[in-house]
Amino acid sequence: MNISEVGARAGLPAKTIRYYEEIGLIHPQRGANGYRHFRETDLHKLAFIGRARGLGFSIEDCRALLALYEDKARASADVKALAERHLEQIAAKLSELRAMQRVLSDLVGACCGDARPDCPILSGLASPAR
Amino acid sequence: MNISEVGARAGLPAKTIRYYEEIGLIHPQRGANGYRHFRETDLHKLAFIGRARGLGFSIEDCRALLALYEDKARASADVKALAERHLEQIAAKLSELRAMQRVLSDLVGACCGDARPDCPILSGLASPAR
DNA sequence: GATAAGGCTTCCAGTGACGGGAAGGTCAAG
DNA sequence: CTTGACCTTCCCGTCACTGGAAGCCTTATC
Repeated sequence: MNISEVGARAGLPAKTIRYYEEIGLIHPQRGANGYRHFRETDLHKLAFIGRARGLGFSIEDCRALLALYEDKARASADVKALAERHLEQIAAKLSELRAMQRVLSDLVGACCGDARPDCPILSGLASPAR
Repeated sequence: MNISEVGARAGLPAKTIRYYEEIGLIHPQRGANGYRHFRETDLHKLAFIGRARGLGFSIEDCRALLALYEDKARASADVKALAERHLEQIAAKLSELRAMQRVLSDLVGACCGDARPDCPILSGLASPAR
């Protein structure tokens, strides 16, 4: 199948698939006309990558996950360790965002939001947080 | 004051401050030797930007916030609207991350993580989410 | 057979917000 | 006078794509 079909089936834009080939994540065959030709295994790989990306794994993590996926002698502990590291990053990002949300929603709550210029949000940004 | 001192006081690396000048957020004076010379107002602006960045505002948001900060005839409603849009983005990012966390922690919980190759994490990535 | 539309190719440039590092000028201390 | 710590500009790299240009290939229609 051609790039746009595999893209539609894997839920990825053609541009992204070309990029994944460029960085060596996939290796589609080429037809005599120079077109990429994708087999079912390529489609599966792309869908795998798409789902891993959807869970926030980096491209390099995806590369490692693919390698583990194709290594029939892998230890599930290796996969779990990778996923747990990623979970920690997610948790860190979550708490960072929650802290931002806390501070900013306090500021927004203190701002009456009318035509007057007085604004606790700007004052809060102008002076160090307590 | 020179760039490294203002950087230390505002909590920003010199590189970042040069970048902020390049994109027109600040306009420090120059000495005869070509060195940037920062006044107190520059320091305040940089600290303001640093705090806004710490709350996750984009550079363009910071530019708008700075303009509002310096506009004594601003309406606090404009500031509040900007902050509320940003709060919505934070909330969207939070729910996206929580969804990832949910799915991934389920997968991690199902993986025994030993030396055997069977791995629900890889299986979950290989087949469509239910 | 000509043509037009659409799909495919490569290549180059841009995104956001910096960070690293090179090459070279300046300043303060010893 | 030298050393080392600053400062300057400039250019490249990050991450994961995305947009667009220029040109070839395929398919359908006239």
